[in-house]
Amino acid sequence: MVKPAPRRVTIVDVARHAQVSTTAVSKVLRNAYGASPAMRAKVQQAMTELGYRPHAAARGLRGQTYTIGVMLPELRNLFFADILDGITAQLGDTDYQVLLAPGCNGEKAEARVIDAMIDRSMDGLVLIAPVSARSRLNEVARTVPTVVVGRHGSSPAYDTVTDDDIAGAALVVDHLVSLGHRRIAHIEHHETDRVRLAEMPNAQRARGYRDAMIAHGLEDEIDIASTSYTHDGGHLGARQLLDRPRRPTAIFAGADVVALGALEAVAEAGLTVPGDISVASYDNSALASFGPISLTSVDQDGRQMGVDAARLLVDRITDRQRRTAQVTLSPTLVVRRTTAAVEAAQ
Amino acid sequence: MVKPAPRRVTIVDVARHAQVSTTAVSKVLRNAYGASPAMRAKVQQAMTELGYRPHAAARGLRGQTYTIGVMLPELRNLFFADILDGITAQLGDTDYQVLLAPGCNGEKAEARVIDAMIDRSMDGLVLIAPVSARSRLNEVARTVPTVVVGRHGSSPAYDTVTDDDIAGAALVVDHLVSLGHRRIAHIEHHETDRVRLAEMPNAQRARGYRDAMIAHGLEDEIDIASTSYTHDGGHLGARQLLDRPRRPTAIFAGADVVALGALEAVAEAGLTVPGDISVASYDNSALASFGPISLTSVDQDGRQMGVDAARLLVDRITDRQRRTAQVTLSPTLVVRRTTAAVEAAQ
DNA sequence: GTGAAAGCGCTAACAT
DNA sequence: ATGTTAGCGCTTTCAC
Repeated sequence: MVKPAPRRVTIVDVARHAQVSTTAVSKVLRNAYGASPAMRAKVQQAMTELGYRPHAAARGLRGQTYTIGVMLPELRNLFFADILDGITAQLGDTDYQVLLAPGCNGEKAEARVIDAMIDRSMDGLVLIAPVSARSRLNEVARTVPTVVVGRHGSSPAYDTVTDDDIAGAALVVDHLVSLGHRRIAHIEHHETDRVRLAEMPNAQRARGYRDAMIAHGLEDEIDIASTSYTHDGGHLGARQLLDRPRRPTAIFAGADVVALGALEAVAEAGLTVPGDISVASYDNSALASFGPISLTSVDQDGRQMGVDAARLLVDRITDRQRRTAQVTLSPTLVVRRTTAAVEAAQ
Repeated sequence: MVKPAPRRVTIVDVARHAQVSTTAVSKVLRNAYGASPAMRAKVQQAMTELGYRPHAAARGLRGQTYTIGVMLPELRNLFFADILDGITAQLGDTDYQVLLAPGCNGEKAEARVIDAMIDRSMDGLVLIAPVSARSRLNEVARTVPTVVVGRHGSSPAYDTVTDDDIAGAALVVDHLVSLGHRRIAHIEHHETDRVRLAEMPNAQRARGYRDAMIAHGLEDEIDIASTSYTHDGGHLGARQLLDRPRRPTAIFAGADVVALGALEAVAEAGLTVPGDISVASYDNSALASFGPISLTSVDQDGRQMGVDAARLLVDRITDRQRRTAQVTLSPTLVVRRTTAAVEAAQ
């Protein structure tokens, strides 16, 4: 139907056109030592004249591919988009190109996707909230420079960037307590695996909630609905909490999407927010700031997390022996219209 | 700090371990002709014993990389996530791995990203709502099998999958007219480029709006605010429309996110929806279905678009000479709570 | 400073 | 049916 494109311009074409060796072209390409300014100019001119573009895959067979792989568990979570913005912004000046591996929920899919990235010889990996076993992550990091985002705990093999989820949960509890609330409930993402209980953000948020409640002398008021970080999970969790004999006056949802489900359940129960019950959550995604919803939520500066992750990754590609670093960012609370003084509820 | 991973297992290791030639291993890998069942078994056993995984980049230097590249203009648009789901679902059974190129708004960034995918020798490309010139798309498609999603017009070089945006706009107008509305305004994404006026969905929706209004004898009521498909664009557009001497009784926003901005502007003007004014939009994203918003919106089966795109792409990889196909899907209208009979507004 | 030549892991002609 | 060999486009010794 259509004539195929002409053969690709290669390093050989450039070398011939510039009357030099392929080695010289390669050196110019990599800004490597051993090329005189005169040669550099000659080669560069030939490159532009021929419209040469290096073949990343072929380069990878010996050197680098200039490709960074980013794995995200879920495309629909807008917070991840912020992280990605930070990564691409930080990498914008460099020669690195970012490619994403989409939607890998579950350990098996995650393993497949990570393997796929390694098989495509990416120069570095950013794993966002991975669920794989720690040993597996260490193994991956030994194979290719890796930064893990959004998972607590340190490793000798990979750098980490996390938000201080315990502090974030405390911000919410402090805020609600200062509004006079005592019966503050939490909707968590159910977790059984022991390592994940220590490392996953959801578990840290639940722990932060507990700790903060205890710090305020409210240990008897601790009340947790254990569902999942989804819209339905929020709906279900809120229904459970609203059915309690002593209904909570405030609900702390572990994520914005959970809060949305909770808001629906509250409305269905004929209650108003924040009149009858306050709702706060975590992530401060675009949903939270949207006017009609206007959710009080913990902000995690995802963009900054992405910037840090990219910086750490490039550093590690440069020096694989450097000791691993753990970056922890402090969250802030954005108070909006879903939380109010408890008096209003009585 | 950490000992590097051992050298990768290659086809040579497998061949030696199975006491056969590398060719034999390659044949087994590709299910190619010329390998006896006995040899096949022997090689396969060696592969699993050694934990062999083919090096995609190296394969690509001669044959395929088994990688499909998907370009999306915007990660935050949830509709694109549906398309991606369809693509990955359809490709789930095959050996192809999907990689995404993130956020490339603007022709220049788009060109860079597409080049990057070609330089990484992807086997096929899915371009979602690209803004590049038609000639450029044709050139890309001559280089690598390509399917274009969400852009009207046919090409001899690439297959297309689109939603019938003209029909979708007509669904909205028909619905509003049936509710008694006559002063139905539209917020469009401003477009000047001639080709894009014919090919981009936003332009098609505006055209569908005009055509439908005319079909209903309402050509004198045609009223368009020309802003952009963003939250702010919706806000601005709605403010313009609300300031008209004869305020519209219904607004058809070109996208859900536009409708959200419009809803805010309507609320700020002290008007209610759908009491004072009806609002309908396009995309039926998760935002539209969210309870408190509950937006009447046109549903484009994004998932099906992804499935079709992936199918067409694999077909084209198999046979590059096949004639190009154009798949057009029919939208449906999902009526929710932001549209009501016009009597209520008077 | 420059270039010839070997090889990265794999596929595809071409023997046998 | 099986193996030998020559590349794919690039980087990297290692001579000069």
